Amino acid sequence: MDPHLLRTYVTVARVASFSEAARELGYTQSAVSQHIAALEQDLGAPLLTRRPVAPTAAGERLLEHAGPLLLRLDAARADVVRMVGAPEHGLTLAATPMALGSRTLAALPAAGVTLRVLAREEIPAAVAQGGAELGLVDGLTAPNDPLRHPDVAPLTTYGVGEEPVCVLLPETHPLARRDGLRLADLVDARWLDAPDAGLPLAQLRRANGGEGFRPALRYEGADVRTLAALAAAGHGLTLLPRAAATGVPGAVAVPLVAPRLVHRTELVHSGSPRGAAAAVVDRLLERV
Amino acid sequence: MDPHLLRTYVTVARVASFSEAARELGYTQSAVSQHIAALEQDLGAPLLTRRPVAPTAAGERLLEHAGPLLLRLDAARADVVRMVGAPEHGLTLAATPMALGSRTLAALPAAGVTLRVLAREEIPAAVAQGGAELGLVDGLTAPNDPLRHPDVAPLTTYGVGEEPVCVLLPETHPLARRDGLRLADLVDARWLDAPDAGLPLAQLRRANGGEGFRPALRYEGADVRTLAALAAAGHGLTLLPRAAATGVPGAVAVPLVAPRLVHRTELVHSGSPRGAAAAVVDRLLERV
DNA sequence: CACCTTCGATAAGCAACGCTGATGGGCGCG
DNA sequence: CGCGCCCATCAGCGTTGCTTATCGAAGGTG
Repeated sequence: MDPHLLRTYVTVARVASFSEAARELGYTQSAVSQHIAALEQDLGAPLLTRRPVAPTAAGERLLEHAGPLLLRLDAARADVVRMVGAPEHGLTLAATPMALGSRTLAALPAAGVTLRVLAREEIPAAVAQGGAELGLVDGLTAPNDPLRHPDVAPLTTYGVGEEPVCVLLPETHPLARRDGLRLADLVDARWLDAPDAGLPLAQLRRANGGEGFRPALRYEGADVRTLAALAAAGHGLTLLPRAAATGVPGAVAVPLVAPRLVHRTELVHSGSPRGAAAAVVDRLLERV
Repeated sequence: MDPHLLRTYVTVARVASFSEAARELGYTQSAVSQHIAALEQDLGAPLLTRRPVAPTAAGERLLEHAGPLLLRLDAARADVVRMVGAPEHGLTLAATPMALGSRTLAALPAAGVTLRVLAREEIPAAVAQGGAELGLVDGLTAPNDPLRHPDVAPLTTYGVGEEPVCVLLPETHPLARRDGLRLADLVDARWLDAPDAGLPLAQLRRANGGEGFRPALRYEGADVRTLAALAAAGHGLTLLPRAAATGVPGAVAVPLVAPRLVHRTELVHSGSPRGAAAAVVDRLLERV
C-alpha cells in the first residue's frame, strides 16, 4: 500500500483509464498497469474492472480511504516543511462567507492579506496543506459546543465568537410578530436550501430525525445579501446570525429560542502560527 | 514520506534508540540510520537529536501526524481485505463499559460472541482495523446529536438509544430532594473524576469555559457499580444514565434538566457488516 | 585517566525493485 | 468483419534500499 500506488489508483479510478492516468501522472501506461496489479495482488482482490475501467466493490471501499489518506499525507509533509521554511510575509486566510464578521475583519493587518473564500469542509484541508495560514469557519451549534470539522490533520481551533441565531421571515409572514420562535414550530415550513451560503438544511433535518425542513428554492450562491433578499421575498425561511439578519428590507428577524443554537465562528490553524498569522491569532483571541 | 520510513521514525522516537528500533523492526541499525537520514533530507530538517535520541520540534510535529496516518493506512488495508475474506464465524464486539444496556445485550446471538471492553477513543480504531466487527460507544450529547468519534476511517454510526441523564447524589446530600437539577448549579461541587468509566469531566469543564467541575476522588477503574458506590459514599458527584443510576443503595438519582443532555449510545461499524455482525446490526436497528 | 563498550554515521557491494520500451491479446466500434 | 484502441505482459536496465564492514564519538568503569 505504497502511497504512490494509491495515488495512481485514485487517478485511474477518476479518469477511468489507465493510459490517461499515465499521461496525467507522467508515467508510462505500463507502469500504471503494474501499479494497479501490485495493489490488487497486495490486497488479494480486483479493484477495477477493465473495459470499462470502473472500481469494484472493494475498489470503492479503497477509494473512500485513499482520499483522506493522501490528504493527510500531504498535510503532514506540508506541516513539517512549513516549520522549517522562513515565515511568509503575506498572510492568507481561508474563510466561509459568513465567518467574516466585523470583529474578525478588524483583526486583520492593513496590507498583505489574501482572503480565500471556501466551503466549510474545505477549510481544514486548506489550512493543513498550507493553502492558508489561518481558517475561519462558521456554523450552528449549541452554545460553547465546538464545531465539527473533518479532521484531516491535528489542527488547533478556537472559538472567536458566538451570536444568536434568527429566523428571517418576510414582514407579511404570520409569525413575523412573534418575539421568538421555536424550530419545532417551523419543521413543516418551506425553507431555502442554500448549502454554499451556510444554511445546513440537511443538518437540521437530521437533528429532527430525517423529517421536515422541506426545501423550497435552492440557492447555490454564497452571497448572504441575496439569501436574505430571497427570504424577504417569501421564497423560504432561513437562519442567519443576528447581525446578518437585522436590517434586511422587507424582512423581520425573529430570534430562535429553542433549541438553543448559536452561530459560532472558529479560528483554525495548524500547530504554530508564525509571523503575520500569529499576530492575527493574538488579536482575535484578545491576547494582544 | 514513505510509510516505511514513517514507521521506523515513530519506533525510533518511541524507543529513543536507532539500534533498538532496528531490532524491533527486523532491520539493521544501518538501515534505520538511512531511513531517518532519508526522511530528514526529504523534509529538509533534522527530526531527531542524536545522543540522546529525541525528537526535535519538527520531529514532534511529524509524530503528531504519523500516528493517525499509519493508523488510517492499516485501517484501509484491513477494511479492503476484510471485504474479500470469508465472513468470520464468531463475532467480536468492542464496547465501552456503559454502552452495554439490556437492549444491546438482548440483540447478541447466544453463542460465539467475544466482548471486548475498550476506552471510548479506541473503539473506532478497533473497528476500523478489524479488531472487532462492531463497536458500541456511549457518551453525553444533546438529544439527537451524534457523538464525536476520532475519525480514523470512514465508519458508519447509528444511534441505538438515548436515555435521560441523572446526577447521582448521596441520600444525605442537601440537593437530594430535588426533582431535577441544573448542571450550572453543580459547577462548584466536587465531582468524581472517572475517565475510564465514562464520566468526561474534561468535556463538562470545557463546555463551561474551562471553569469549575473540580475533581474530588479520581477513579481509574471502569466499573459502574463501584462508581455509583463512590458517589453514594459522598466522594463526589457523577452523571449516569438513568437505568444505571436508579437503585443504588444510599444514593439518589436526580434527573438533569438543564442543559438538555442525554446518554447516547451508538453502534459503529465499517462499511458492510457480514454474517453474525449483520444480524446484530439489524436487530439493534429494529430492522428485523 | 585510560580502557572498553555502545551507539550512530558512512562506505562498498549486491540483490531486488520499479520504470521504460516493445509486443501481444481482447474488446468495442465503425 | 476488420480496424483501432486499450490494457497486460515481457525483457532490459538503472536505481533504490538493504546488508556487511568499519569508523569516530560519547559514556561508563576500574
